[in-house]
Amino acid sequence: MNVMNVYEILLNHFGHQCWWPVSHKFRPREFEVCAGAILTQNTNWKNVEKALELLYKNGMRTPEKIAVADIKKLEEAVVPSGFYRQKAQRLKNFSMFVMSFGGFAEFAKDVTRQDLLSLSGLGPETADSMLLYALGRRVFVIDAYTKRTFVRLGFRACEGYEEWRRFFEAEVTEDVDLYKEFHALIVELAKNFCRTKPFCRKCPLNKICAKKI
DNA sequence: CGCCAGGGCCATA
DNA sequence: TATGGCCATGGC
Repeated sequence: MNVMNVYEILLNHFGHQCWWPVSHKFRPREFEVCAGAILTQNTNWKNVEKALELLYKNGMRTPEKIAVADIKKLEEAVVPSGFYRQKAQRLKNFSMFVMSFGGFAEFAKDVTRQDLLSLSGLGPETADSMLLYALGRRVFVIDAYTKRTFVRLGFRACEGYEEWRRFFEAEVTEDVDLYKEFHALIVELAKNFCRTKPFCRKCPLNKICAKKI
């Protein structure tokens, strides 16, 4: 059993996910991915969709607009996604950073992982989600589901985020599209079957599961 | 009703 | 450097 076997099982069971989901109401489209990555921190995606819709309705649909938006208006729009004061500030800081490159296209071309991690409110998972799904960089996104799933399957637990990421990037040698698909499939697995409980019988990974945790 | 979500920061020890 | 508290709303 290796990492790619797990991928095959998930793909066969759930099919292609074609992440990241976007409403196409923001410009550029990739900016919506970045905004969603911030808004979904420890938050259900349904709530994120409400916040995105409010941002759009209130004229904040580009990094240009959000960078100069009134913080109170921003907070109001982002309320449904929770942690609304933090997230309004993070969204604004991020947008200002994007504009410091001259625009989103220049940002996308030149920004580094270290740049993103240096921003307040962008941790490794949020940064890597942006890098992979908005900027098309080949980085493996690690989240709580990823760790939990693979520890359950009997893989040895890594020390921290960076070690997990290097592990997966060494095991998965395929291209960026497969990286996108893999993380999406892990989230889909968690949504359907196994958030905090052990794998149930209907879970596609139950047969190969080594640990009942 | 209680649990928890596609985290991250900061204060303590 | 490692935990723990905190941020906050809405779905289920």
